[in-house]
Amino acid sequence: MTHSRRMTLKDLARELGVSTATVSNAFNRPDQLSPALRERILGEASRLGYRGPDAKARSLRTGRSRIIAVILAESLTYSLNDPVASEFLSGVAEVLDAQGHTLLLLSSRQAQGLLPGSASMADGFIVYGLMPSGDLLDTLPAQAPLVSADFDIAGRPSVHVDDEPACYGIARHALRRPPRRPGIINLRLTAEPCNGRVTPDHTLLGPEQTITRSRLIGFHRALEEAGFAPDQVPMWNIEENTFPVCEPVIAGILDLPEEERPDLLLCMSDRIALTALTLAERRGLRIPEDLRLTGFDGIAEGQYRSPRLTTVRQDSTEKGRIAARMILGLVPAEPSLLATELIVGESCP
Amino acid sequence: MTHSRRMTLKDLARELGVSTATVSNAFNRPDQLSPALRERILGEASRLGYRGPDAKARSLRTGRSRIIAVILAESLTYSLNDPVASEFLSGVAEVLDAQGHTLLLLSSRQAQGLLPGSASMADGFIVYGLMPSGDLLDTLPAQAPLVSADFDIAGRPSVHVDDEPACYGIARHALRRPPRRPGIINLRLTAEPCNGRVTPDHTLLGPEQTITRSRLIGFHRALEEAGFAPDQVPMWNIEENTFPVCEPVIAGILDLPEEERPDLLLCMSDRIALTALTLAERRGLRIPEDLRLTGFDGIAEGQYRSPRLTTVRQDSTEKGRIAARMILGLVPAEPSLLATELIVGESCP
DNA sequence: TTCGCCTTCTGGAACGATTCAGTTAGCCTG
DNA sequence: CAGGCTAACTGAATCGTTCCAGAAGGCGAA
Repeated sequence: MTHSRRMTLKDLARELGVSTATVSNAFNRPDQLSPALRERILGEASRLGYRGPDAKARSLRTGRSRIIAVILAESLTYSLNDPVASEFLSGVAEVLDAQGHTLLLLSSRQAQGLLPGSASMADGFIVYGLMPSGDLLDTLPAQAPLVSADFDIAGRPSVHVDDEPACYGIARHALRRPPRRPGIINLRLTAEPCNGRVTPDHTLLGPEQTITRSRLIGFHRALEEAGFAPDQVPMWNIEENTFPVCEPVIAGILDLPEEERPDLLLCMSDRIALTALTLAERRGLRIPEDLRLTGFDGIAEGQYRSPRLTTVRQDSTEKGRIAARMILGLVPAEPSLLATELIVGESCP
Repeated sequence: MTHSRRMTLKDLARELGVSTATVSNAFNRPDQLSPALRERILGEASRLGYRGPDAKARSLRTGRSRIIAVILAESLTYSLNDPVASEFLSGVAEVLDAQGHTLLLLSSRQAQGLLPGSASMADGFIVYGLMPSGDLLDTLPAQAPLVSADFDIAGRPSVHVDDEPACYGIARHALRRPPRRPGIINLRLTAEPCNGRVTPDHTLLGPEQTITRSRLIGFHRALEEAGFAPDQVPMWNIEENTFPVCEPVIAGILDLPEEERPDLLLCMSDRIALTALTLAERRGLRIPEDLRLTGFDGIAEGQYRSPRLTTVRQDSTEKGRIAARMILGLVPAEPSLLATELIVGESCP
């Protein structure tokens, strides 16, 4: 009974005078041995401080670890501070937790497609947010299930929101009362990283930004229908969905001379719209009289705020739940498209 | 070259006519074999699609998994949507990532102290947010390093913020201009779950709520110094740091008849204070003339908002970084106390 | 009685790596 | 040229389980 080494299943078996197989069954397959013996084994185990079969050994033997990895396109720091990504993760976590699985968080290391070795322990992978490089996919165990969220990987299931119609819808709503000067604030939509004013030439490039590209196409379709030439509508780009990055770009927009300043801003995220809301208020602009604002995502902060944000609610939590269920095989792993909902707040009635 | 089974290190060794030890060294100890042979092994490995040593087998053999688990007191869903917990996690993730470790997220299942089996694979544990039950500590591998954040576990290192002086400081600041009717909104500080008005009898109970208890003591000390009898100052309690839970409680406070309504609210979190801010604005109350508000935490939303929130900034990200460094042994694992900073915004100048 | 069939338990071979104690071969030194 | 030393590589034990094939014993049916 020395504490020099951890107690193992084998030790326990020897102590009890039964085989390791039986002890293993006591923990994993109650129907494979008599209740009395099982009772005795479990009792002795807790008496001797045996904490149950070792997870490392079990996962080697069975080939399964009960760990699901979520690969985040951005750094973990960024993703964890982004409310939309956090909501997604919480949906994933909810399902995994209920099923006795655990969540491993990985970030695709600055696009090098390098994952730490322990990543390969996972039984399945959920890729969130951005197309991973081919290298990254090569790193993953070939036969492991994989589900992507917010974009497609050829031949793999994915879970999406239908961004284009959602953005068409909210823009249409905003344009019912015609603005004098509409403007668009994109989220990471240029080929080269860029914070500030962009022309149509800069955007729509690169194969990777599919979500935000769909959003822009939706905006443009509604603008065109409303009689605006999309390529005449001024656009700005923001690289990162955080307040500090949004602030200077939006300040630049709001400080334009009045005859150039937009009176309607279609924003690709709630964070962007909320930053615009704050900066406009600080400048004494009236919302929605002087400036109307729309967002995208439907995060809580946007609704617990005065004025409430007009936005498109996407249920990121549900997106996470579905991705997790697909990975665990609880629902068929086939492309899934989630509904969105237009929320009309006071920021753009 | 059939794909029926994954390629193993042994297969690769046979293919190359070298021993498994040598192949292992090629991957783990470059100095143990000639560069030429290493080159040949690595080349052949990638040619044959061998993805490197299997993490499960390695972790069994070496006893280490390069996985660090964070145990969150609340459900993962709640924690991931709480900006303070998210910031903490992002600090942890940042350090782990840089050191080639990965982050496993666990929640202490509704206080049952039950962890999924895979939890025991972790090399170390960071406990965040609430005292875990003794059962939970028993579940953990006995010799695994453990660091707690925001509270102490006997004999284990921890990382803290000094809540009492911080709250004393912000309350003192607020009380420099004497309020007519100060009030306090607690965060989860009653023995029984409760949303709404509480008396001093209800609070300060139970051994577990140490953070918020320290905060209240700080508030009380400042109030006493300012000539208020702490037990005469009305208090409300909020069970969960989310908008939907805050809203009705705060609405109840703001809808009190004017002669009972507080004109200064000391809140234990920024979320609470921000909800109060929004609801006050909707009721046409002027901030800070009719109502002054202070928060706690220093989350981004509080500063990118007009009026800016007066609050105490605690660097949760740094707290996470330190916890992670302790677990990895990069800094000595000894109790650590972080500084806080008073931020004076327009909500309580 | 004998045969077959459960139920209950056992022995031992995997799982895929790491690592320790050698073994060779080559080189330097005196 | 003997002796010692180092660099480069190998063989086999080991990590702690799971699970397959089979053995032992009891029981009912023919």
